[in-house]
Amino acid sequence: MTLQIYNTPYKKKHPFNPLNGNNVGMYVCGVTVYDMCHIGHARSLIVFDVIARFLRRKGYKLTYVRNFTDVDDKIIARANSLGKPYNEISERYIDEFITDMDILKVRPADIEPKATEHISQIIEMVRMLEDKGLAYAADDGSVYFSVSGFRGYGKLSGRRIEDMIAGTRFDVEEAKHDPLDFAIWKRSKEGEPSWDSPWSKGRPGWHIECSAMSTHYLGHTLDIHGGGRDLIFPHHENETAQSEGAFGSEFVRYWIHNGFVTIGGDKMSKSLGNFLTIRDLTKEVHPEVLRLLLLSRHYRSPIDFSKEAVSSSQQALVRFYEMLDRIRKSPLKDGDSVLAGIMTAFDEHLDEAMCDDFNTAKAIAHLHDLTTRVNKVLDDNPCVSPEDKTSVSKSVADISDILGILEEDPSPFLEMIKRSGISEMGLTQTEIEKLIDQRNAARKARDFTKADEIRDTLKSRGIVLKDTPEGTSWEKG
RNA sequence: GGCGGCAUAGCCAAGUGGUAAGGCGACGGUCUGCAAAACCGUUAUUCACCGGUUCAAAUCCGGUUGCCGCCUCCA
Repeated sequence: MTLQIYNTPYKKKHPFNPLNGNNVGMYVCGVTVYDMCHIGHARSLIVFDVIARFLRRKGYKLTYVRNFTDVDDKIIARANSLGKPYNEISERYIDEFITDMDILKVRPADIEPKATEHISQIIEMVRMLEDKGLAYAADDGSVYFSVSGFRGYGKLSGRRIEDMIAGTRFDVEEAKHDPLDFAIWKRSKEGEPSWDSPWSKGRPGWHIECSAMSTHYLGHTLDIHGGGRDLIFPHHENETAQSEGAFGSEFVRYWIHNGFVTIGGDKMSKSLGNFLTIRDLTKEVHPEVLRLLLLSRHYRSPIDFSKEAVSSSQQALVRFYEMLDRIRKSPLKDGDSVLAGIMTAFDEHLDEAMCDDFNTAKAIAHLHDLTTRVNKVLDDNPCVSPEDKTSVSKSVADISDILGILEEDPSPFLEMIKRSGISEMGLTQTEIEKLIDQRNAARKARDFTKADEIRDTLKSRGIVLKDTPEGTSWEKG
């Protein structure tokens, strides 16, 4: 199956053809490390994690680069407000980021460069742009990129220069020749972090670091460049202008942008105060539930975050794990495989879905379908062959490898889910089990009135019972 | 003001020219002492609205309405 990727500037899916055979270079804009990451960040990180995982599965030799912006106005502002050096802030939040990625099972990128460790590449690029007449040093020692000198500005975001000028809403800094020009080197004020440069003691502009680091590690043309939708303009537009301006070659072959996480339909943001951090959320919600939730919509669509969405994803995940648990516990028998056909079809469907612009929503639908089919087979005949167990674990390993879910051992996972939160219901496990014993004694004595009474009592406190041939089990309702 | 995106059942959601995936919920059934779980069946003659193109449109084009985003830092 050929991989098709939706390319932002063309607004269409195209077959994926890397520049250098099997080698693929992918650069994704990471985070600015001045605060804890929220689930909007989580979505982007998880989406590109899955894309990286899938590209590798397809046999591409991937070099995945994801940066840290570790010097910037927000970091400086944060540091000043706390009276700390800026790098104490950036280092702390890099550590927090790594912890979050660990929790979310987002695999590390191959290279995770920091802007502050690539100042020389940045300065070199600014110099190249200046030499080519695409940048100019202003009197104050800052250097600006000259948008009017670069043909093709606006091609990524689909904007025309004239429209943008008409729409300028903000006061233009006096040092700029043109309102659209943007700083690629900013002179630092007293007390701000700075590096020596031919122009001033200063620091990189926002966009230049990504141009410098991506091309430094992946060459002048990247196969894939990704990030959140909000980065299309101006960040990626400006990156393109700088990189193509400096090197004279195509900067990016495939632009991939993920949609937002919204809350009540609005974009999550600091100013609206409606953001949820990964750390807080994963205290309550299993990381796989969060992954499943964030992957259950196509990566380009917005996804609205809510308690209901979380519980529905948890319900789905539990359904998958229960099916796996059944398989694991089902007795062995000799004879033909009864699941081989189902699993083969699933493997094909999974590949097909992922090849269609990383359609994880469709992949998950196939997983639901698989669950129904397997449950049906087990309903008809609870015994499976050793071969069946193997083929199921192989397909599950594929799912885990691509989506990063179903990596837990089913029984302990299900136990953990059903235990979580029972103390808030004012119950202990011992109490529940004691009541179950009483009920089963009543059932044995055929005192169903009493048995049902006990069951109803538990139900009213949020515990649902399940009678099976192996005994009575319970879970949160 | 400029630019862009989205609108699919009660809810979530896939589907970009060939006659509406999947999940949740609801209802009916099998199973069960009764339930729960699982499975089976039913649940959109129709894809915001109005026109157009086509043998054929949720899918393409034009218009209308509504929601969202970007244009300032943003995943």
